[in-house]
Amino acid sequence: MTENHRERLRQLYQRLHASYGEQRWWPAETPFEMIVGAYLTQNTSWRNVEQALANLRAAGRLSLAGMRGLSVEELESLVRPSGFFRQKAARLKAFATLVDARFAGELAMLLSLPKMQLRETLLALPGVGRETADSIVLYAAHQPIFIVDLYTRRLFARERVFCRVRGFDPLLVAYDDLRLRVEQAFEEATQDEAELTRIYNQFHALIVADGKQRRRANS
DNA sequence: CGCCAGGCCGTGT
DNA sequence: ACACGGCATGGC
Repeated sequence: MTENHRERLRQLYQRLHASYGEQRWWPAETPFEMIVGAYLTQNTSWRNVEQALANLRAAGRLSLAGMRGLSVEELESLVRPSGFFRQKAARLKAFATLVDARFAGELAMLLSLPKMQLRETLLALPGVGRETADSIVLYAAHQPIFIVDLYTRRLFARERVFCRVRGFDPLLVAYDDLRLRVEQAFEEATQDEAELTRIYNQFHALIVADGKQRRRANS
C-alpha cells in the first residue's frame, strides 16, 4: 500500500526526469535573489517576475545591502511588473528588516538555522506562507523539504498519486498533509539528507517544468 | 476582450 | 477548520 505509493511517485519522478532532464534550480545567482524571486512569483507568472528582478539588478538593488537604503516607494516602482507590488514591496522590506534585526544583517546566519526553526521563522514573516517558506528552505538553505504548489496538486491528481488513500485528494488536502506524505515516501528509500535535498530540488523543478509545458500546449 | 500566473492574508461562517 | 474576496501586472 505505502509500497505502491512510493513506486508510483518514483515512476512519476523518473518519467519527468526522462522528459525534461536536469533542471538546475532555482534560477538565481544568489540566495538573496532566490528569496526575492520566491516572494515575487506568488500567484504571478515567472515572466513578470523576471522583469521585476531585472529592474532591481539594473538599479543595483538585488542584494540585502541594496535593499536597505531603498524607500518603500522606490522599491514599489522597481517590483511593479510582478504585480501586487505594494504588498510585495512592504514584505520584502520586512524580510530585510528581520535579517538586520535578528541575524546581524547576515543572510547566511538566518539560513543556517535548523530546518524547522528556519521554516517557523520564515512563516512568521508577513507574506511568507508554506510554499514560499519551503522554497527558501530547499533552494536557499539547501535543506530537504518537499514543496507543494498548484502544479504539484494538479499533477498528482492527474496521475492519481495517493489515489488509494481514503479521503486524500491532492487538490484538496491540507498543504502539510501532502508534503509529509511525499517526504515519507522518499525517506523510506533513503535517509541521506543531501540525497533527499537533490531529489526534492529536482522533483519540484520538474513538476514546474511540466506544468509550464502543459500550459503552453493548452493555449 | 477575458483569463490566469510557481500565494498569502484578513474576514466571515 | 474551511470559503471567499482582495491584491495588480503583463502575456496569450
